[in-house]
Amino acid sequence: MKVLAEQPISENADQELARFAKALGHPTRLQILQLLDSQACCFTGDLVEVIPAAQSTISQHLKELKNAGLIQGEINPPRVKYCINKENWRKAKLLFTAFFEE
Amino acid sequence: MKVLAEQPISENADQELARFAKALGHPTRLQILQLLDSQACCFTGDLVEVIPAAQSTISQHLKELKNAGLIQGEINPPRVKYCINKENWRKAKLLFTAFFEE
DNA sequence: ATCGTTTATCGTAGATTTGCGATGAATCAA
DNA sequence: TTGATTCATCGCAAATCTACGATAAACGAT
Repeated sequence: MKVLAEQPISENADQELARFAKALGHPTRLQILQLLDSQACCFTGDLVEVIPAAQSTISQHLKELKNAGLIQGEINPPRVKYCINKENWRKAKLLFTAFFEE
Repeated sequence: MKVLAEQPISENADQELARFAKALGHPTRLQILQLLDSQACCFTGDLVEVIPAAQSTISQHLKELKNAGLIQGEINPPRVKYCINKENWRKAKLLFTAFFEE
């Protein structure tokens, strides 16, 4: 059986923040997140039209963002609609805010 | 002539934020930043005592944080005193805040 | 000049990341 | 069933990251 949301079982704040930060550590991934956050959601193809990279490359970045928990994909054949994972987005925001205000 | 603060000449917000995020994307570097921010500053040796990694490894992480512009080192022979780079720390905080609140 | 202390850098090995084209999987339409 | 569409995954190469021990560099003290 395939686990859908594959996040580590136990993780301290540092590890979680590092995981989020790492996912944000690439301009293309930032651009994807900004696009997903400005519009409600969008399909992979929409991103491919806007972002100057191969389809496979964008798909790979989407996978990493999904593994980091920052986005989620909903199958909508033959397309996949991606959205921000609001719960983790909020969690990331809190972690970053706390980090910079300690 | 050696340039001390080696940041790219021109960089858009995405690239800069990605650079900061990438530097934050490792637990050890987060720990270093937290230590530097809690105390005013400290020497490399102080970090080596607290963080479970080899001296050369920590020195390397310090270098990356310095290259990202998040910290700065002041030579105090035979030691080096590291501090948060407050200007860029503030800049990073603003970029992250803006990113999560757009 | 030599020694001890502190830190950076070098060299290396293994792991991970990045990017791409090619291919595969899933689905709908004809 | 055959195509067409959309997207993920595979396989690969190059680059970067990570960690470490060993060594070098800088300096004060003796």
